[in-house]
Amino acid sequence: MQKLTLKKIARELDVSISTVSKSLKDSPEISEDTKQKIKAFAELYNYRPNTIALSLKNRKTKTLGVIIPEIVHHFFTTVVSGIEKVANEKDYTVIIGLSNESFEKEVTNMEKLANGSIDGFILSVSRETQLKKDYHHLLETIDHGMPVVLFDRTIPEIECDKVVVDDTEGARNAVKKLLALGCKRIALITTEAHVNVGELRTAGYKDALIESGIGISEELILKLKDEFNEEGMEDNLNTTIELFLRNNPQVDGIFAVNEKYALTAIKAARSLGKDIPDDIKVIGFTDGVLSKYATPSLTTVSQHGVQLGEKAAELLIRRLEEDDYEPPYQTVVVETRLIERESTSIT
Amino acid sequence: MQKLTLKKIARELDVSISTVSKSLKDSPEISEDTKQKIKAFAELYNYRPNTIALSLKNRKTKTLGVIIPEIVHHFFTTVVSGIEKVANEKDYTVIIGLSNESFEKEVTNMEKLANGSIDGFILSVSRETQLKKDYHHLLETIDHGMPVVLFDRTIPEIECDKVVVDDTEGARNAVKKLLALGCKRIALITTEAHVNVGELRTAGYKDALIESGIGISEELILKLKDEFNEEGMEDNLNTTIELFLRNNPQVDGIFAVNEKYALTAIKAARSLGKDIPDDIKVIGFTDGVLSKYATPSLTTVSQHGVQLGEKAAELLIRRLEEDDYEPPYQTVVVETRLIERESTSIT
DNA sequence: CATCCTTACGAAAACGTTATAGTGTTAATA
DNA sequence: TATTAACACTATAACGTTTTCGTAAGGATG
Repeated sequence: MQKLTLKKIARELDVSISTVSKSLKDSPEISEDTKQKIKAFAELYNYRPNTIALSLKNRKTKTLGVIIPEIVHHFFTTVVSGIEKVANEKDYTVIIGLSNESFEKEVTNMEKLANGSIDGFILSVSRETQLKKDYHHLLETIDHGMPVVLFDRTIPEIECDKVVVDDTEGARNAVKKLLALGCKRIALITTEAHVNVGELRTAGYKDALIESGIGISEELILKLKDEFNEEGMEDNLNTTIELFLRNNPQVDGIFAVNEKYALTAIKAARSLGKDIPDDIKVIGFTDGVLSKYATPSLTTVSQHGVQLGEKAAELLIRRLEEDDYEPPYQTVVVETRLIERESTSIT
Repeated sequence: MQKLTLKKIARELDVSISTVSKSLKDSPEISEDTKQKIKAFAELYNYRPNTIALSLKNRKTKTLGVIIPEIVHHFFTTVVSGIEKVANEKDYTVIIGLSNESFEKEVTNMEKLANGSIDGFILSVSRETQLKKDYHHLLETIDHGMPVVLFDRTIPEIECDKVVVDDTEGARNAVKKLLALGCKRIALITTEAHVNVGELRTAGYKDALIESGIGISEELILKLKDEFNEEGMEDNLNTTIELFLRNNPQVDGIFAVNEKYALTAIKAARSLGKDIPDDIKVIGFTDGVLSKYATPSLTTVSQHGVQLGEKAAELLIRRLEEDDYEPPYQTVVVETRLIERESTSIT
């Protein structure tokens, strides 16, 4: 009832292990008769080579390590599903590690997987890592010759393949859309500066306003603390945004760097008697389930997470399989797309 | 720059591999001097034993295989995060396989992982598997001595550990709540019969109505086809539900077996001029992000996915580590909880 | 001084593969 | 008839560990 091995087949059929191995690989060294006999036996008892033994022998695991900050998160799961798709096509397995936005967990997870379990990493760094700016674990793994592909939350200082969304451009387009719809005073709801993507989206917001000649009013920019993202902090988030809108009654457009902020802003605006989209038009970044099902449904900058994951897996696998020549590192930019919904419709 | 191994350390320090191995394990067989020297060297060059080699030697991978039907799905990610949490605590790694609701992918994924990569499975069967009722892959793995823990979508015929949500009871409570709020004609929006959990929730709905003496009206039960869950089928879902509500204008309460159906029902009801919760009160199953952020926010039966995942991992790991004595299979039921929100508030 | 016990290490097997290098038998060649 | 080639296998090493067993050197014992 235990797993069948070459050795057991060999013993059973009274041949050597080599003969069994070669037969199953259809080697010409073995006579047709013997091959048939062995193949039939293996087939009958459903022989499958032991993956671990193969990994040890080949020094390749055909496994990708994926480390993400969170799994209960629409965007990241979207990326994972893209990774899984191409990994599966190319006969790779994926191991998932969660950092839970913690630097330490990110490091231990990487160290654990780097000891032979995987051939390469695909990862998006934790918030804490971005804050600490401690990248030794990444540098070391790359240094040991293990390929790393960074996605979404990348790090300029680290040299490796990267797949990113064009955050700045996406934000710029979103704000330009608001401008085109006639908004004059557009607020930005963003995160604290240390979050890479938050910064980029903020830059896009500013770009658009400067380009249009309107210029930036710092009082229209609300930077929300990370703590507000934690479980049970919804009330604080609510009141902060509401206060902000109350202090800036002239706001007629809002660009938020994520869904949650955007929807909270809509709720706050409504409680202040504003109508969405008539009085204030809103666009969020990240196209998740919320945007689609909210009332009013939310116009968003879609990040195409699946594509992003696919691209990341492709880059990694290509690098793993073409180990003779070393292509230069590349950064793939996945375009964003503005998905227009009710929160920006003109009535 | 390549990975350090025992052999390399041995060569470098001119001792045998055994000595190195024993020193690092602090064996009393080796003199203090030698141990210190070797440990210092290993520390300096950051030696870490190769996981694959250990797996092969110990015939244990300390890895759990998790197979779920979908990853871009709030409930499943919630479960995975619970699994990951306890796996990590107990020093296990998790490999994720996605079946994408396909029987074939479920089978190939399992076969691939079963060949040495993992020590046991935690899985929720795909819709197609439930439909086909072909469980040979599960039976075979269990037969080969590999522990399997089924969760959420379980199979009565299969003997193994299971972790489930009390679907029937949760549904019963939800419907009783609607009754307590004064609803007289409560509709059920559910899936086709072959989906296990849909069936159980339907049973709970019926139970509650029978208990209350109201009885069941088949015309108040809407069974939605699986196809409606696919991408781009939102319109069909919408119109079907709207038609249903139009045909049953007397409905004053709705119980839906998932968030999406509940929210779509709310939208449809509103477009028919009904107010939620004044005219119709709505409760959904599954507490996801949508419920919380919808307007009106949705009262739901929360499934406590994290707990479910934790429990599943605990069961599996216990079985893996206590391989001498074999505890009987158990089915753990995780209680649901009704989370009341705006869709059932009395104004 | 031969025997015995420590001490401190090394050799070897094993986990399950694959690939390279033999090896024995038979048949073909010069 | 001696040499060689082809055939059909087997032995072995290797991947990186751990662990059991073996052993050389040195000191204690009778």
